[in-house]
Amino acid sequence: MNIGEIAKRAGVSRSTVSYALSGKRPVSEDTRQKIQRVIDELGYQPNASARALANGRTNTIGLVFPPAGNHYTGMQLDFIGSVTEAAAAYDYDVLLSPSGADSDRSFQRLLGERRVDGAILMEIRLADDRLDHLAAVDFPSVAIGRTAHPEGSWWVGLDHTALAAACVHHLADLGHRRIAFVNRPDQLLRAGYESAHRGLDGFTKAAAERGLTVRTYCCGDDAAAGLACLERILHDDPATTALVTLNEAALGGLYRGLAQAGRHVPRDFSVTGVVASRWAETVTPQLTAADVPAEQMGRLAVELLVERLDHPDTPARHHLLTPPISLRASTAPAGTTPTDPAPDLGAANG
Amino acid sequence: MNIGEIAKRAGVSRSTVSYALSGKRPVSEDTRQKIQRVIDELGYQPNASARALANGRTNTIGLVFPPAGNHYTGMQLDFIGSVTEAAAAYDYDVLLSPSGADSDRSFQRLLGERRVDGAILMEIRLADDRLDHLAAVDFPSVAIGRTAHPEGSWWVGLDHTALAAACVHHLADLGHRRIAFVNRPDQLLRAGYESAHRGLDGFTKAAAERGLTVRTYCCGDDAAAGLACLERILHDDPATTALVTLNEAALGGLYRGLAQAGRHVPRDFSVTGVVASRWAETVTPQLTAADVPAEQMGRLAVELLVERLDHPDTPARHHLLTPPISLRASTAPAGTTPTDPAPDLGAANG
DNA sequence: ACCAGCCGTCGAACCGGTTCGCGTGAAGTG
DNA sequence: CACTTCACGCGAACCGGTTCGACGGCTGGT
Repeated sequence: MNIGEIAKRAGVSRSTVSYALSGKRPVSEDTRQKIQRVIDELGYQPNASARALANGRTNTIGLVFPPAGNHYTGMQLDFIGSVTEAAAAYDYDVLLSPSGADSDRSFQRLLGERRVDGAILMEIRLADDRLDHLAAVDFPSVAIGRTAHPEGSWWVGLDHTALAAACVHHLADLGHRRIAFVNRPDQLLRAGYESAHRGLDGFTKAAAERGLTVRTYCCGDDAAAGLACLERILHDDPATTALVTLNEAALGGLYRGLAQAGRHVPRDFSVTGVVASRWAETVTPQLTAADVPAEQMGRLAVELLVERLDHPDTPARHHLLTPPISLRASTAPAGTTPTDPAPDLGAANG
Repeated sequence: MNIGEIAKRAGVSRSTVSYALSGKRPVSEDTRQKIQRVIDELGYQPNASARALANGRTNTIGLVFPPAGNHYTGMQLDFIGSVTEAAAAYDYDVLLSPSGADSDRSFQRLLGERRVDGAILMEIRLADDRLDHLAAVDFPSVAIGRTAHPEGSWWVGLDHTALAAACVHHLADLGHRRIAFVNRPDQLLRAGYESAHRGLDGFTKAAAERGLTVRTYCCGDDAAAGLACLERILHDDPATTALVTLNEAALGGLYRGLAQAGRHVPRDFSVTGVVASRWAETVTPQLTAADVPAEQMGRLAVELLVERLDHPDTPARHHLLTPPISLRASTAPAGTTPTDPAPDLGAANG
């Protein structure tokens, strides 16, 4: 069932079949129909590898994410979904870059073996050697996130600095004076993850601006770590009345810790941060937060990449998003007096 | 930077370079080193499309999931992650099947254009025309889930019937007599999704066996739907004291509904079901549930597929998993008297 | 010294498409 | 009627690998 077989049965040459399908040269209506009939009858579809070899394009884009740990956060996975859907709309398939221990190897595979026409990268670091490499070899790619010096490159990102600052201002406006920051895990911060760094920066600067007393924490990406982190926060400064978090996976644990400590949200303690709305709406009370528009970001990344592939000489473009804070139910004005931790059974049902 | 260039610079023929790389014929140590030096120097990597064309294998597997709705559940996404990692271990890349409205088209693309060597399918229905088609053309594939008649095919699945029954028995043993079942959305049940059907079956039969009074509900895949569903449950039968759910995305909403109704979990109301542990541990109190071993299932699916690809004549194999119920904190013996809904602020902080 | 046998290498064909240049027959024109 | 023009279709080359058959040179046995 290859093009030669079609040609034979239609009584024409292989090239004529090719032209009939691509329309790159005129073919008479007669032969076109004859060919089409044979194709329909045999259910012929051209072989993707052969086509890719011949015209140098695979019609596939790579989606690259490093092993951020053993498990995926909700945000990463939302990106995967939205990128796949958006790519399908442009007739591109999506190849996932294996996230094994040696991510470099799989990365090299995508590029070196020319499995993909372009790439979308997630989990960007401030200094990202993958992006440096891509820029050096002029490989079409779009980053979800931005490096320390994103000038002249293609990306779609969230303004974590502004978002974290907005959270601080929101809490400060409500009268909170002692607040904590719950960041992503320590190793990600050390590795230079941009969201962790920019978020921390925005938090710290805004807090200084408002004269707040703050502590910052790194926290593992799961509920147990969130619980432990919250215990540390209250241990270090029991007068803390609010927190800002970038860590959606820890959110459930943070809430549980507050419940166990007898702090009612939002009466005794306010919680906010930067979190995908799906998660923000899952916890009770629902989280007041800047919603990460993962779907939109994935779609924009694909649009940028497709544009770059179609018009190789277009100057670099980007999208910096600053979604507003969605007011839900997890923040409230700071109480005038610190609440006593009351071991009330009802409140412990957090 | 193709094999001809390498051959020229190394002063040998293209075939010699190929044999030096593949080892399929002996090559003298001298020329091997000479070739290797050139390759290292130029950073040569063979073109994947050309290789795929020549030897008929793409070293890629397809991961196929239909548009179950506009958003992905946590479980689907866990599968994607684990399949990708497991595939990488076997040197396979993973191509995501676009989940656009016309999933058939993208499905045909993967197969007809021979983009992948095999496929892993998710979101299986009891009568699944995709699997029928794959079986008809003898295309190597493994299903995550099983049809009504899985004999002679390759799959890894969860025994939803047994799991739902185990949940019922667990609740019955605790003395609950009136319980509700919260299923996946209505349209998925109608479409014949196997987890929804088998789970419902297992629940219904076990409940009949134990002489329980039950009601069953379908519920949308998000927190708002979970909240609404719980309100209906308590409206339909206020004496309900427990529920079983397959719907992890609705879990947060169910909890919120219970809190708003003043039902303390687990004192007044027990909750259990079949849910990935990541989610079970996120809610407070943590959910007593049969943990969906998504990572293990993804890995097993890849192992089966690789075996099928390597040994085309192996008879069909499968794995039916029945993870035990993890006892956490969301179930308790039924109270001797129905609890009065008490509009206590503390309890409302669910 | 001669031939068998083996090792290492080469050239050519092939995988299944795309594309370029050319030939051929029919139509159009003076 | 001879000549250009054009539409259509064909054959061959190419994309970058893999693989098969053959061949030259070296070794070893007699």
